[in-house]
Amino acid sequence: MSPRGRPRAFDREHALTQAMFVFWERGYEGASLADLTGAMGINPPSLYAAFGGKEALFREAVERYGETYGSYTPRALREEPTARAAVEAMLRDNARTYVDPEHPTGCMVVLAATNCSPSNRSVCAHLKARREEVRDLVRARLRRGVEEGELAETVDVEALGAYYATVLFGLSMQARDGVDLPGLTAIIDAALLCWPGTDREDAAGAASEVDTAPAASS
Amino acid sequence: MSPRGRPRAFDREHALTQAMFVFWERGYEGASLADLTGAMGINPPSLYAAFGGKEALFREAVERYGETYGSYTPRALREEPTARAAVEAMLRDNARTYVDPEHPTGCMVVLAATNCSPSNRSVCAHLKARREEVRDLVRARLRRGVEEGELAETVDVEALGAYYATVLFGLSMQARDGVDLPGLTAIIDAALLCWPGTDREDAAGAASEVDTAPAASS
DNA sequence: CCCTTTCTGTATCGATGACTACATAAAAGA
DNA sequence: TCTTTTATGTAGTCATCGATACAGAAAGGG
Repeated sequence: MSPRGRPRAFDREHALTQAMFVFWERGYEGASLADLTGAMGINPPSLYAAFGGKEALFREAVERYGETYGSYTPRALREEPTARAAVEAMLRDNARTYVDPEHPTGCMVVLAATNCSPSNRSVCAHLKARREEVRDLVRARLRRGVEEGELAETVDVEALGAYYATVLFGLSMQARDGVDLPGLTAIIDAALLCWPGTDREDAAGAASEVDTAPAASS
Repeated sequence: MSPRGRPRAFDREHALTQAMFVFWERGYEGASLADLTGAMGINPPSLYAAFGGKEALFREAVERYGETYGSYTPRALREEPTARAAVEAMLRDNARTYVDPEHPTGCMVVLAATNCSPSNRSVCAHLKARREEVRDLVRARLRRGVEEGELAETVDVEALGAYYATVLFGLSMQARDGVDLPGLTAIIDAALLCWPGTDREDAAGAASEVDTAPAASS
């Protein structure tokens, strides 16, 4: 069964996890090979043999992040019964993760490569694409909410989805700046007051007309 | 009048502005001395003689940013007549700046140093402190709104201030990801729906009790 | 004029960046 | 056992990082 040759002397999965933590905390450019190999407990040749290079390792680390700490967003948007519950769970579950002292704060996808050196543009583009996925997932869930009658057809799904993505991204920055879970929770409480279904007598902006039909009626 | 010695052969202010643009686009670590000197049109010794070093140059660039493109936040919070108008102007003025094609997108204070390599921790801390200033300014303006009777005393000023700071930070990420001004405006429209003073019949979260007294009545 | 002072361009410095050549070690297949 | 294959550790590669030594140029003071 063993695929020939000398067997690998380290746990690839564990090493990848350690690399993920380093990238998460220091960002792509801020994480040096010495940092990575030190945390992974291996030497550079082992890293290159097992992962291909720094950028390939980073992409795998991002993927691993998406399967673990970053999985709350798609999970919430997929499994929660209503759009409202989905968005709320997305925000609260992520906030809880952002401040978990067991690992770096905030979201790796938001914080690990915000500004691109020209040589690493592909890395930035990769994370940007993952952020676009979040926007699209939120919008798709809101669209489903409209189709199922939870949200009025007049709701501006594009804007509302971008709005909650914005809040999510901003929470990463707040967590990185040291805001604790009660602080993040209070921010989320405020952000959820924008949910359509709030009667507004004084209409300040003419943006989104809001009104909900009960979800049970359809 | 001339202070002795050979006069400087370049415009210090202009060079600083160019350095600001480079830091703004690439971040602190992503901006190399070659990038900086190239954009500033000078050689390394001139940079060191005039500014002291990379970090000192960065701090001056941040200060310059605060006096120019970053001045909308304190301006809005200081000059607008109501807390509501102040927060709205803060968001809209910044959004317009974030997508101005004349310069890099988003906010330099948010994007230039989100993740710190251990050697540059002081740089990250510096920007973090500037972001805290924003949070504090927003909160102070909300507090004033309460004092002046614009906002009910039951409004959670801490949470609401942190919330609008979160939206502001998130807008930088959105702008950096390519969202245009109409897109940012739609996000802001949605974010402003949380402003206290919205009658809510179905109370989803029990977080902040909201009710406003008309500003004119006091 | 010479001296002092400050700035400028060239040509580096040592340190560190990502990455790899090479000899050796440890396994499977013959 | 011998060969093949793959992984490992040492010790490097070259490029670039931020930062400077140094000599010459351009000003004022005497």
